[in-house]
Amino acid sequence: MKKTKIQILFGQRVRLLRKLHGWSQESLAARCGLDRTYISGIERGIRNPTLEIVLTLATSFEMELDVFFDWDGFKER
Amino acid sequence: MKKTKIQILFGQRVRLLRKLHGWSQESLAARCGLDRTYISGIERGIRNPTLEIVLTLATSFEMELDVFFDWDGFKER
DNA sequence: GTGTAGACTCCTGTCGACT
DNA sequence: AAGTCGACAGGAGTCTACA
Repeated sequence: MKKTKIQILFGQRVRLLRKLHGWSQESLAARCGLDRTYISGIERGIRNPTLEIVLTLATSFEMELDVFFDWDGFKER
Repeated sequence: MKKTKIQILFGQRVRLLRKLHGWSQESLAARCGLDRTYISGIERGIRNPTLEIVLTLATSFEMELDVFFDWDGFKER
């Protein structure tokens, strides 16, 4: 599987936020209505989620998309 | 084709930014390395682009993702 | 310059199972 | 709890063509 930079960063962002909430991948998946193995793939950077999925995840963290993407990792060159 | 709210808003955002730059769909597609008909579908809200595509488009407008999503349309309930 | 349709490849997203 | 695999349906993204 191909890991692009944005996928890796996105995965790190999801994992960080998930841990901040103290949730397991399973409970996050349940909240989002997504599959646990898919969350796993996202956090490992091997998945390229669609806009719908990105919104679903951000919403589950109760964040607007601009806040979700306002993170240092996304701004490195 | 299914139009979700986020797809419609995303399409409006792309169209707005494209016109602000004075570009045609064709020239935007060329800048992004995407297909013109695909840009058309995105602007009409019938496409659900992946994270990679979202980044590609934001980058073509020389915007970070958080700035791209910092738009009133995305914050309506 | 844009909208739309059809056809195509490849990947997204789901699910079960084992580690 | 999390990683990984295999299999699958449906959809993402490309391309040609016409209005």
